[in-house]
Amino acid sequence: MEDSNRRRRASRHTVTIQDIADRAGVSTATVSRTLANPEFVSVKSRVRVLRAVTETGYTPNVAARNLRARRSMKILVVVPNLANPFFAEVLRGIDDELAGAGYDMIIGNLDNLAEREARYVKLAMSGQVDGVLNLTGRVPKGDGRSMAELGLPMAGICAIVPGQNSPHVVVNDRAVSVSVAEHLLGLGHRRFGYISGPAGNINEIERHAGFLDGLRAAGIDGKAVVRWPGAFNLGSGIAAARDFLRRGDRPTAVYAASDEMAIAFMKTLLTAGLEVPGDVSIVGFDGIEFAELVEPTLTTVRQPRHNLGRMGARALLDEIAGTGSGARIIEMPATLIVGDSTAPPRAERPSRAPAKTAVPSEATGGEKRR
Amino acid sequence: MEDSNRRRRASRHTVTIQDIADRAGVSTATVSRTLANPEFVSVKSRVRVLRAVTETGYTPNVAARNLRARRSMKILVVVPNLANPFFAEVLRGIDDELAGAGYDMIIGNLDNLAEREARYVKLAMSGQVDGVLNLTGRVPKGDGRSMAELGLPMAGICAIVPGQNSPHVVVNDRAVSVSVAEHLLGLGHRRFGYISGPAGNINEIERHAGFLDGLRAAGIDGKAVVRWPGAFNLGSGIAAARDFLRRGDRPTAVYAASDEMAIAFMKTLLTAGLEVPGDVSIVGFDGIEFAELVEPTLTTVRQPRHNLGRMGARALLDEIAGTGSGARIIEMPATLIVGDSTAPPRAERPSRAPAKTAVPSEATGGEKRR
DNA sequence: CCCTAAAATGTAATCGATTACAAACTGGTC
DNA sequence: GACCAGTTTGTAATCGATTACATTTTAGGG
Repeated sequence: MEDSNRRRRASRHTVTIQDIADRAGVSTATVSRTLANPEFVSVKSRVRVLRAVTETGYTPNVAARNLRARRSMKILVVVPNLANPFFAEVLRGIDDELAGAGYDMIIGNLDNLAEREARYVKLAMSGQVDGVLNLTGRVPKGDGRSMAELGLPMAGICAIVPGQNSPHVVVNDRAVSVSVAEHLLGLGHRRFGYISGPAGNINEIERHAGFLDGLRAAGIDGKAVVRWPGAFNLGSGIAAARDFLRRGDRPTAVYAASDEMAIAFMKTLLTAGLEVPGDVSIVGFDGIEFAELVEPTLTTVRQPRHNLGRMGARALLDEIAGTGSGARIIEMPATLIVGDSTAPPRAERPSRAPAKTAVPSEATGGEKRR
Repeated sequence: MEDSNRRRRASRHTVTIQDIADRAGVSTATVSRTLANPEFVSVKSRVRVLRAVTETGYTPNVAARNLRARRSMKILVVVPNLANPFFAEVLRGIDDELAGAGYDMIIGNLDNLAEREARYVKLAMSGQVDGVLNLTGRVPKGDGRSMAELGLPMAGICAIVPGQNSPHVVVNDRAVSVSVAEHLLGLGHRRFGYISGPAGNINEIERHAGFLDGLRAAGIDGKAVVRWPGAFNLGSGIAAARDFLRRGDRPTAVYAASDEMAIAFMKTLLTAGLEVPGDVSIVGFDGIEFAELVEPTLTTVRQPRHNLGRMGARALLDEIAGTGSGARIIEMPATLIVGDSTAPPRAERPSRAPAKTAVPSEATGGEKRR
């Protein structure tokens, strides 16, 4: 009976280092050394230990090892919305880099809900991860505690969180948004709309500011730009389109702060019988793969998604290793990709540039798709 | 100097249960009890402990707790391809369910590369997760060891892995693929193409078999169906389209085993100047959000993505709790959603059904989009 | 055969919690 | 004041590894 009990518990993860030690007739220390530093172990014990290991199928309990070593070999990745294909690709980049260093990813998906942050602050507090990669553009907090005050190595991707003493890997949202404005102005547009990200979001603020900066340089008042609230998701694009259709004074060009919003906006207009780019020109942001697959293909700002992830992960690994330099900003290039969703407005003549031509800016040169 | 050393190490996660015990003038046992079972602790010690906890900001080290409890409160989710929006949504469902039970997700992304399986077999072996959710339709293996022989609680989502003694949450790929065939036959199509999933993939096999079954019932030989190899991704759709364009004997209707392939296939044909559904009707599989956003909207098989995730996670939690029933199959409904990408072939007259009408089958009734 | 340095091994502390068990304390009753 | 039952608390083992330090073994030289 006692034996059957033991066997039941054995079903999971029973062979321990002690079992191997007994089997091989050595101490646990020798077993551990054989596995970690075989050069310090005599050939004789080495083979005995190794045989015991293969015979039993022993695998060290990593949880125990990590407790001893005060590390977990796990990274918490806090992501605003897992369903957004932009982030999915960034995650792939992160994972590629982490895998090389032996780290695994725990995904902290917020689903765009700030109240979910607390769960991951708790996770980070309790010593279950060695570092945090933050893709949210804000400092996650909860239970009165902020993730910043944990003293855990962190790195930010996609957005610079002000006042954070940690590296950030970003694109220059503002500068490339100026290029967007210049591109649309160059096509001859004069009445603009903007579909925003969530209020307070840093990327949103920068993209909006850059767009208005660009327009202002051409003498267009920011107040004249129609602004639809959004949350980077498909629903926001649809809602913006519904309002657009109700209006008398329709903009001829709309900049959406994400591709998902741009695509949903465009589709809703097309379904309503409008033409793109004939009636409206549309520009997105992110450069997700589907931007090239919609009809017409979307003009968008392409971010180096995979590399944002890789570089962010690398920066975090440096912080963990202690070789990082704390706060610093790594800027990756973003590129305006001109698709078929932008053209001169129907009534007017193009003022400078012909349709479908990239407008380079000092920050990021435009580039023809393909 | 000793003190400065202590302080340096303190930077991360220093305050331990012993510190609290000292501060409150009680033993570690009392601290632990205060936090877990306060009813067994006198009010006097309780307040002293609690005060010490708030003063120091103590958080229990979960790694240590888990070592003692022989669990990790983490689930490994093995996913074929994180960038596929279908899986992203399943993951959200999984996370919603796991969160309620206090579990966190470690993502095992294979990027469609079988050689990456070994990494996660190792992870699962080493006692770092309490269970595995497998979305891959096969048993991950590596280093000569298969994930099945680990004795870890497992559950499969999306595909039934033969011979596995674990629950599986799936849709009936085969039955709904018969409906796809019936829908296309009903529109009058007689020449068909099929873009497949990866060779050997179970979903692929079932979808292909169901499609051919449906065609065979109408007297169409499976050998007459053009079959393009694919891997569920965008590239496969493009490749298939390139071959399609080269052919003389073009099918009039193409069934793609995933939406991504269908969308890429469609876009490539449109770009080449063909009309959809005028020249070719196209059907996808999965029901990702972008299927509704492409032009024309895609006819596709909608899977209950979020619920597949939820139910799979729930089944796994049952297995972990010991209340599961081992092998069993939970079938969720899949629905053929008729979009604008299917219509009667141009030359022929429709034989039975008019265009854009759902063809119900005994397995899954068709349903008009919206 | 002894001595010494180098090599190999073992002992036991440690990581930070939980918990069985024993011990100490409390209050009430006679 | 003794006794008992019920509370409360502390001691120490435990989870499964790693590793500093001590100890033993080995090899080689004289």
